[in-house]
Amino acid sequence: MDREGWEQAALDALEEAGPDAIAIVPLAKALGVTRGSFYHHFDSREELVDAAVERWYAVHVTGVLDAVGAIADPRERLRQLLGRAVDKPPTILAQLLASPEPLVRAAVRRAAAERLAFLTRTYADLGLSPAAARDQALLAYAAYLGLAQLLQDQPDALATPRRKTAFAKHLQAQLIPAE
Amino acid sequence: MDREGWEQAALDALEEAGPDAIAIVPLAKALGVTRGSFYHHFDSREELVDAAVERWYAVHVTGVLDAVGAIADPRERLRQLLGRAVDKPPTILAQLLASPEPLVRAAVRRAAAERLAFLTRTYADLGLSPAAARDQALLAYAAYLGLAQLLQDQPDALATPRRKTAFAKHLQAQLIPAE
Amino acid sequence: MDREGWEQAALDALEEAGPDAIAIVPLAKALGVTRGSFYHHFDSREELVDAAVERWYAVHVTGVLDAVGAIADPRERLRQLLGRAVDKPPTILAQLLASPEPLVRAAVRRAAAERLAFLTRTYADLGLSPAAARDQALLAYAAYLGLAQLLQDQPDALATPRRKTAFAKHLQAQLIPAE
Amino acid sequence: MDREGWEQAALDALEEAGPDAIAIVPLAKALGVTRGSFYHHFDSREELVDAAVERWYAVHVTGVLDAVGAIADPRERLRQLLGRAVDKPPTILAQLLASPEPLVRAAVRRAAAERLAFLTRTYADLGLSPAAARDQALLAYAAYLGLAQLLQDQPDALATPRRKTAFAKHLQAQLIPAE
DNA sequence: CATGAATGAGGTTTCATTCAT
DNA sequence: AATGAATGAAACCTCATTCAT
Repeated sequence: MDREGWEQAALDALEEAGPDAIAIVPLAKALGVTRGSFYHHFDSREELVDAAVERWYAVHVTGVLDAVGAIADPRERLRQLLGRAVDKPPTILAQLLASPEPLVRAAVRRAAAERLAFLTRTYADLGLSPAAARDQALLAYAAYLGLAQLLQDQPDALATPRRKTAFAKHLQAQLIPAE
Repeated sequence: MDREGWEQAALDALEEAGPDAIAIVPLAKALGVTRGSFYHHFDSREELVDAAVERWYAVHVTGVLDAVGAIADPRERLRQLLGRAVDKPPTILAQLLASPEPLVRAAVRRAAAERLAFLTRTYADLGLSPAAARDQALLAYAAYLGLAQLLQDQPDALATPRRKTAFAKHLQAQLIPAE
Repeated sequence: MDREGWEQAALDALEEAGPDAIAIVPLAKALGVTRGSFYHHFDSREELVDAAVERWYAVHVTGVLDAVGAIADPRERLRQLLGRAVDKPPTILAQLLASPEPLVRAAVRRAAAERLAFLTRTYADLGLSPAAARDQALLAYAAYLGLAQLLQDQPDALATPRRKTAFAKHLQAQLIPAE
Repeated sequence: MDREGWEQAALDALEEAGPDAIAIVPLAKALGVTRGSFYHHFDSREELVDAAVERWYAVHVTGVLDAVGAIADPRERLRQLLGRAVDKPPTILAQLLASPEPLVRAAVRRAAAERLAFLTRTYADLGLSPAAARDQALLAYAAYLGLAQLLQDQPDALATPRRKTAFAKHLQAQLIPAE
């Protein structure tokens, strides 16, 4: 059991049961080790939370934006991001939003800022005025966030693949300016 | 100190510090009474959480939908609801979304269902097809939820009144079908 | 079991086993209650240590100095204090000297300052110059402190009553100026 | 990192932060090695404490008594010892007095016995009766010990060099019999 | 020689809850 | 109605120690 194992276990617990579930004793039990072992890899629970959040950030924020940012067509960029919202709703993020810990809040804030900036740039690339691009980015990101929450509590809201596809199309029609 | 006092204190704590803050010991300390007093009015913490959530539901879900439902013009209905999202972001709801407690999740789910139904009806009133109305309602409510989260962590995203008004207009333009 | 009981138990443990022995779990076990009970009376271990130290201070510093201060004859005052050093060596003080906790150190320092001032006044009353009074007070208090340590580790250094009396006389002869 | 390094680190930690500071984890961290390394040189914490105390004993007890014992004039012997009390207050000893560990207590006791015997011999050399020599040795050593404690908590008690010299003279006048 | 991983004991603290008064 | 005392569970954290490598 190394640092990464703990980080992943923390993220899994977070996704399933919320921020309070990042608790050393239960995690240790789940991992089949004693709690003392944890302190070999981390100085404190805070350090674990921090590391887990950073791991999430690297994969789901920086990673995704880098990948999508490499796409030339702004419309395709938005299509990818909106499709992701429906196909792989960011349930971890939905839970992170719930955390009262300053460190987590900071990461969530940073993620929002970076994503809003990306969206704003993308909408500007599509010819929107700076103000309109900013507003539209805010709307799109709010929809993304809210959808994550909604789908977490009501996974049956978009239960069938048909509904899913239909809604994805609707999202694109509403949030991607026509050519 | 009566039942209502405890419920209100619970909601206040929730709004300020998240679901974990609904804890009897700290609340009693804040209210200047002993914990024993709490057990006069409630059988358990769960009962308090339940009561507080019901109070929120009555005011912010049923109450608002009743009031807005009394408005004849569907467009005005939507305008009111979207304006509310920007002017009084539902911070309590943002925190409720964070709670791991089944009771709270159920209330949040119920609220979502009722609101989605209301929005779907309203969009149908505007002439959208059943499917389109449902999709559009989902988008609008997701935006509403996400905005609450966003504004909680980044109150400066819409700091100036001008930005606020502009964004409210943008929301209406994007989410209310043209006449 | 009330606050005072805990304070006394803390002082007893301190006297017998040193500052580390002021530990909630073992004390609770000794008192026949659970550790949770402790937190009904105190907010933290620090608060207990603080309260216990204050209790010691009131009895052994303020109390003794008040009583001895009421004696008119300066020589008798010194006789009493030196006698006490031999008869009831301040074992609690010897342990307090060992504590690394800032709060305890502060109390020990305060006690030293108050006692040194008292001794200095007393020696001045006997006609010593200010400088000499101060030096002599320092010597006398150092002897008092050191004796406490010495007798704690070697209770047999003054085992027999005869040795005790003899040494008490010696102390008086050496540390109280001749008439 | 060899045995001696650990012993010295233990003594340094002891002098600075008291007996509880002789802890393998923090020492290892401070020395930049892992705890496993410690168990190469020592079987247990107890062995380290023992070794460190023996090192202190060899230098500060045996060593000093040997050096001072080589001086012919008993008065000069006392002058040296008392001067040391003021110039280099034995802060390690002050901390050792605080330790609850039997091994440490034993060493402290042994040191006291050896030093008291030395002082008693010295006072006898000056012509005091056996009983008087013993009492005077006890007084002198108590003052030495107490001064160490006092100066540790109140380093400003003898802050200026003038005060220091004056008090050293006072000590000699009071504790070394006149010729 | 030393490291890295893990254990287990022991401590502090917070909290929901019970109960006699 | 409310208080004060206490319980027990669960969490965090620090250490001494062991062991395979």
